[in-house]
Amino acid sequence: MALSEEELFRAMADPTRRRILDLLAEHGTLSVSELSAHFPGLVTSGISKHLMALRAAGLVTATRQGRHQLYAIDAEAMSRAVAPWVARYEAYWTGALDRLKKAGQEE
Amino acid sequence: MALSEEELFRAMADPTRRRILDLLAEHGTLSVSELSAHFPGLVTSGISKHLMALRAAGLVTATRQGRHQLYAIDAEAMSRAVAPWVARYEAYWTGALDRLKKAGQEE
DNA sequence: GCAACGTCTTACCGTACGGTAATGCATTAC
DNA sequence: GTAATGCATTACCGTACGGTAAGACGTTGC
Repeated sequence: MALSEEELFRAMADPTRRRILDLLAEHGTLSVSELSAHFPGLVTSGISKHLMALRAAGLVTATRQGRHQLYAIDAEAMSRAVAPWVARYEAYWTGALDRLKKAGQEE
Repeated sequence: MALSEEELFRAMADPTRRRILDLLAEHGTLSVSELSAHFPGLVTSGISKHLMALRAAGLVTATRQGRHQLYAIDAEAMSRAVAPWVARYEAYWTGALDRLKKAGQEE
């Protein structure tokens, strides 16, 4: 469940998967067919494949409910994976801003 | 220079490109050959290709100095692209935590 | 029981992408 | 001038990946 940076960015690389995560973030929990309804250009099995990938990467969790499979974002795992990366670059950004100001261009 | 979310995540998808960005974040400015030295398993032209990709995506800037090409992170463009995405999911994470604390099932 | 449904799985196909090798093009060194 | 350096570009190759189609599997409903 480590959800390495590698897995995170590989999972986020595809626009369909990002859209799925957005939908899950918005609705909290959705079944495969509900998600599928938001992708008219794609077949259900394709969505299922993406979900399996997200699940393998550890970004989402799945709970069976009858014949439906309910997916939701694993918020904890995701934030754990994102946080260090954001922190690393935030440090750089502020540093870069300082350097810019020092360099003579103040805004 | 918009650096869409799509371009951002496509650029971040490759581990070599992420490593390049890390190195640039750490050293501020590096030439192609200096960067290349950090990738013993790769040929220089490969690094150059990755740099061109990062440049096309708008994550780095390049300035020629003699026969060296100096690359640096375009911190402003990068933070502009990352910020909305981080904000969107940060909102979700805190929301998810609240929902967890409530532990209520009405929704 | 059986049929419909929801999802997963397994081929399979096309394409996009990371990698190398070779060449070209400036710029610096001699 | 010529040679060497640093980088970009092009062509090419292998593979990984997103997509579909078809079938398997469990579940619900009759």
